[in-house]
Amino acid sequence: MSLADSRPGQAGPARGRPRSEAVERSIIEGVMKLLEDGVPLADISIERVARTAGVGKATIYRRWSGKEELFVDVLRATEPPDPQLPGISMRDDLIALLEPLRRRGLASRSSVILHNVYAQMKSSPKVWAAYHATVIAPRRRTTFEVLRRGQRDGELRQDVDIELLNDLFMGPMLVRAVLRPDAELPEDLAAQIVDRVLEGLRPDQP
Amino acid sequence: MSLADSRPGQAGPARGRPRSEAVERSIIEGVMKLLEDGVPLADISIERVARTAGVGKATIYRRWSGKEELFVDVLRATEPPDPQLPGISMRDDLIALLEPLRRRGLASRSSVILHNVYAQMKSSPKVWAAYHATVIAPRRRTTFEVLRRGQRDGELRQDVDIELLNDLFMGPMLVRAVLRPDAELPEDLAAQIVDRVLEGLRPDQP
Amino acid sequence: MSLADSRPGQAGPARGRPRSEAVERSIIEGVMKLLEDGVPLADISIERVARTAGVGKATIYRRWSGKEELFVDVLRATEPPDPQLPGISMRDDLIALLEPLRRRGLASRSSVILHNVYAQMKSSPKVWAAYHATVIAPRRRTTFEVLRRGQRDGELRQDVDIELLNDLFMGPMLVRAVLRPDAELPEDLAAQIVDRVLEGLRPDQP
Amino acid sequence: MSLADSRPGQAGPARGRPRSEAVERSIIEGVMKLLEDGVPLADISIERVARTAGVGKATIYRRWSGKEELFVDVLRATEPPDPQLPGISMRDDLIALLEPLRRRGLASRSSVILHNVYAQMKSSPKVWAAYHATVIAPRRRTTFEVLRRGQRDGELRQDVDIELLNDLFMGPMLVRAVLRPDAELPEDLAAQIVDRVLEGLRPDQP
DNA sequence: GCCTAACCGAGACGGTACGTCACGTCTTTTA
DNA sequence: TAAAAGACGTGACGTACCGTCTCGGTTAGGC
Repeated sequence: MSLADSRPGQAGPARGRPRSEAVERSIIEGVMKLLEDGVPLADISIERVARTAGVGKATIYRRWSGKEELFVDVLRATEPPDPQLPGISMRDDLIALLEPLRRRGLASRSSVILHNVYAQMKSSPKVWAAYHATVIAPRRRTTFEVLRRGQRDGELRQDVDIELLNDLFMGPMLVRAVLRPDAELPEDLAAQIVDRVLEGLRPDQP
Repeated sequence: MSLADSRPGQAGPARGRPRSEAVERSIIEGVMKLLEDGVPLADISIERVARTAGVGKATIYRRWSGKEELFVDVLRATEPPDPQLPGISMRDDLIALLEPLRRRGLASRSSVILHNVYAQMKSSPKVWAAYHATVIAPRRRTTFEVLRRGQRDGELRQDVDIELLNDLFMGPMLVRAVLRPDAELPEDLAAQIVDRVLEGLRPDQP
Repeated sequence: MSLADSRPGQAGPARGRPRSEAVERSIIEGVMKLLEDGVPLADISIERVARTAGVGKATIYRRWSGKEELFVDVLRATEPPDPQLPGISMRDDLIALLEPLRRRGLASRSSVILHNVYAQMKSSPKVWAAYHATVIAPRRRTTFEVLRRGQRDGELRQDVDIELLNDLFMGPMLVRAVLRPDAELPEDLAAQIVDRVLEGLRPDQP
Repeated sequence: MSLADSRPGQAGPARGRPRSEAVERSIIEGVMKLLEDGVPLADISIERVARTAGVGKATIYRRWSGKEELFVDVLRATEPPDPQLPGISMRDDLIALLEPLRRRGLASRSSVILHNVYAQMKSSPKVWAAYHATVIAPRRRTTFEVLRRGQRDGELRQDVDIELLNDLFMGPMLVRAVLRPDAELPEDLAAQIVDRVLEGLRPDQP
């Protein structure tokens, strides 16, 4: 699951001293602490992480191949768990999918981590791909399923472009996260977005 | 206008040898060349920019206080000029506002620069603020004006949240730029977005 | 002994990887090679020493705090070993003390190093003090002892100023090294000096 | 006389604005001021000299080809005037020749300049040659003449090596200046040296 | 009383070296 | 064998000077 399992290829039972999971946690916690303390991402070096976590540099490199790989796991650790979909109506499911994004925009911890690490990660295609595949894509797929179910159940017109619709839902959240990080996020923002987009898309409309 | 004007405080007539504009251009061109050549942003050091542009390091630091400030000006240099609004209908104006974003997503030059520098820049609040103030905010204001004019002219319902509407227009473009940089951008994407959002928002509708 | 031992303060057993003595030697050898090759002292930068020795700059700065400190150790490495005093007569001991100075004036290797580094070093009081304490002063003390022994043994008048005598012995060697580096140094120069100075100082003379 | 006359080769009468002698003086004074203020020689850059003297860099380079050439003129400016020789006895003339050296060792201004610049200069053979030719050699020649006159007038034995004798006179002064800059210089030091060396060299002695 | 060449101050310019820091790898000791 | 420690070669950082080169502005003759 985590990226931190790059033990050199071998099958047999682990030999020698086993890796300490506590060490692994303390490294990730160390990075988070630094980010929360307002240390700019660019100032977070492997060397500093090692000092903060009270760990040798080699111990970090044994687990991750570089800063970016480490940050992917840090970002994952802040990822809210996949939301439980009520499954009653399409509208409520869509809101349930959007709500965690809004909530994360509020939490200072997640927020500061997101805004920094996220941006950083993007400059490394490989790392971005890993994050996209395990975090972004699954959510996209879930949204697609919800929308298709809505079409099947008569809650959504058949002729709309599912992809564009998805982007219309996610867009405002992203705009606020990326372009206007200080924007206020009203409690019913997810509902506002969903209702505004769905307006005029009900099957009984022209 | 540019960030590259940090001459030490004084008012009188310029003393000493004036700064060469040609040098300024060749530095920015140098960064662009590196980005186009596929050099990862993280590998673009001031030292390398200086070598590429055939320029001393001090000449760069004389103009920009660091890598990020330089990149703001690079990003600005790729910014498409403010679009000419037809001014006939709100719909056409909105499309005219969105179209350059789509087009930039296509152009390899702008694209590669955007996708990297943009992300990088975000980690520096000060730099981001500068970019936001001179590039993002003005566009936002223009969109607001267009939408308000639409309400005045009866093209748009009075009760809609202008801010949310703006985010719905920009959102899909941003989603594709940030989350799915490889997405295809159909020629009529701007029109699709505008029409989809405006559907059901005409004043004569419920 | 050497100046290159500035490990950060601690007493316990050395932790971490120990410093390589081979590296230390190759740095000093590198400087000597440059000097022998006729590179002017002013053109010998730490950066160049590092390149020549195939060593990182930090590896040099880990051992010496700057160019001057490094040069002290280089100078020390060229220092001829303390001469063995015959111990038979004062005259022969004095000649034995002077002879290495003459010889060094001849050797091209030592000479070129001496003439440059020596001068350079003097501009840093701290560094000069270190060199004086470990190289110059001990020799001075030895000469004093020899002269006092001479007085005790009746080879030298009791009323002469030991200090001035010492300077009279060393002076001509220094004049030739500092003011006339191209002067010829006849084989019996040491004997000439000693005899000339001692003339008229034997106790049985007025 | 000074090194500061390197006007580009031309024969005719000076055209254009003539160089300001005041500027020349203020540059040399500036260097002296820095040295007296205890600024280490290595920290005295042309740029700093220019700032101190309130002068453009080019104005300095127009006169001297580099730091060392400038320092030669600074050193010359501190040189005590050639001593007046009494011309009565060889002994008194020799003392008169040595006395200025002792006196300079005492003066803080000359001393600090000497001890630094002198050392520095030696690393540039060309510059050293210039200084040697105009300052050191003439003095040496004068001493030779005095000694030869002494031989002619029966004050000195015929068989002594004039050159070695000269070095024996100068040596102690140099030893104290170069090796023991803090040494005390008794008022009668010159006489002590001369008398000690001449002892036993009078023609009526064996 | 102009003209013009060289001066002057200031400071930009392409460079090089500074001393520091982080990179990712490599020893070393200890557990 | 893992772990902490820290040395290692590499190379970027941002600063300071190098010696050269424009700038606008002065300051002398020579006409």
